[in-house]
Amino acid sequence: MEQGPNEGRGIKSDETLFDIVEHIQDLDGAGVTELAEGLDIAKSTVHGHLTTLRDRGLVVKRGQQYHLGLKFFEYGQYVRSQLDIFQSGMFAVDRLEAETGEMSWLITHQNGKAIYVYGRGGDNDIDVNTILGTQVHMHFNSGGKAILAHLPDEEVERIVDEHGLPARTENTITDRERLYDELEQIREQGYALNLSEDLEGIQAIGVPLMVNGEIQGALSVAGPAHRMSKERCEGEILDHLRAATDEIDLTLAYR
Amino acid sequence: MEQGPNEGRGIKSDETLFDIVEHIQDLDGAGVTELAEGLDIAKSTVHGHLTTLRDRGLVVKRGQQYHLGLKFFEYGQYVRSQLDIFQSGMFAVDRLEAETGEMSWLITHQNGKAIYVYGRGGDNDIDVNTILGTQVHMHFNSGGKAILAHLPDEEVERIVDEHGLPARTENTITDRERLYDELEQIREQGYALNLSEDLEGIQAIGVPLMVNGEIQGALSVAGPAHRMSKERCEGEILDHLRAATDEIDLTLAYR
DNA sequence: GAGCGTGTTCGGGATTTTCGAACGGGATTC
DNA sequence: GAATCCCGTTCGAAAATCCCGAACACGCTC
Repeated sequence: MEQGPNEGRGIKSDETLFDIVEHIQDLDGAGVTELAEGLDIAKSTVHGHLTTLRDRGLVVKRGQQYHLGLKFFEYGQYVRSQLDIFQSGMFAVDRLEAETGEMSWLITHQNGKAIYVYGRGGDNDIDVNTILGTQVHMHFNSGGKAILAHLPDEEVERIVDEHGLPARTENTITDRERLYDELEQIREQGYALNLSEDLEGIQAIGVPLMVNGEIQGALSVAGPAHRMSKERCEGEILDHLRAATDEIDLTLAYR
Repeated sequence: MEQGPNEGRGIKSDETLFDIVEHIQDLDGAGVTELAEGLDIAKSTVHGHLTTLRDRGLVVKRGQQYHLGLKFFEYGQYVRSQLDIFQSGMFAVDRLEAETGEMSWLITHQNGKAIYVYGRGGDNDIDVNTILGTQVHMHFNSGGKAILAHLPDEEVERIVDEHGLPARTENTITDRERLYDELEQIREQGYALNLSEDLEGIQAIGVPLMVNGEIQGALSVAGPAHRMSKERCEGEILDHLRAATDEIDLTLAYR
């Protein structure tokens, strides 16, 4: 049979396996027929994969519906705990939230996307747990921009090539040159702002987390624009962020 | 080729895929050769699977080492947030920790094992995050026993058949009959104790979480024996646990 | 009780996984 | 500084295996 565009070395059956996993996630649980039709593969094929997944605890069957299993949660917790910055970053987020009363985040990056690793809600009523673990574009996220600013130019370019610069609001940076200019400025001032570039009315500030001269992640504080003015961000909140990164540096140095 | 003992319907290639994933986890990151030798399969086969996994963000390559990727964390957070009891259970754990000053947990079960879903450390210095997400036997865990007590007898038997009753300390229940007797008692009194049955010097109390008459999980409070006396567990702490479950019942009823 | 909708099983054909050997690059060693 | 080792990666070919479609079993509704 003919080959796909850039494929040939991967394992096709693994591909369909995770197509199934993701489809179950998209549908919040699904049946065999539903999955087979949605992915356009035979019912028996889907059934085979589900059987293997079930034996391993990666999928559970409730009635006639298959759902993702808590084995994924076990893997996920393991992966998070393996991050160098996790321990100290978590501690920093807890304190940032207490000091500022605003939503605080520990963020890292992988494959050109920013990932929310740990967060606390602040006085907001937003549910931290629906955000936790999600992957977002880096160019409309204060932490993401702080990370981008400390990545090699070629890698930034590669990331933009791969993921593009989609707009979220009318303030989102969608122009390559403007992004590069802002990254330059972020490097100089040591922090990144997000002025309603992701969600209308939400502003944030983020600072990079460096370990041994390499960017490992970012800390950020976010909140409604009326409380998170540019002045407050660059004053009080930046001071807290700087104190937090200093302490993380110290912790990781004496590891 | 000949067939395995009870296999035949699963997908073999999926099986090796997750063998690789688990081996990477066991080794905290590994190279291709290392994995191939450890699992006794060809290097090129391992490489093929890793390529697919990498394309999907499930695995990342740092230097010559492959590590599990944060995509697993994304899946894991999703699975946890899907649990019916998660929202209200998390809230309850936060309050239990504040009220008692002891380590508090939300636990659920899947495939006959207890899983730590959410926890807070209390005044202890134990790291909650290394426990979070792990799966443990139910018979030496206060929450696990509370869950077992409300499962159908046949399922309890199935679970014991599958996972056995391994000892952790000399107080661990390793006898079927003694377990059944204690489960009966737990059903009557409405709570389960753990008196150094898991770790020497650690005691705990757990209560079941029922939704629509079906067991969904448990809440537990644990701490060092000198603070977590049987009297304190069955008095003050049980009161807090009862208040917490009442509130969860209310929340889930008005859903 | 017939009909529809599930999930599940089965066998055979063909795609694809698997293997082993060869390739290329980086570090270490003599 | 060159040769060697060890690693990850690529390649081609044999056959084991995955995939398909049809048939089966089961529960529900009409």
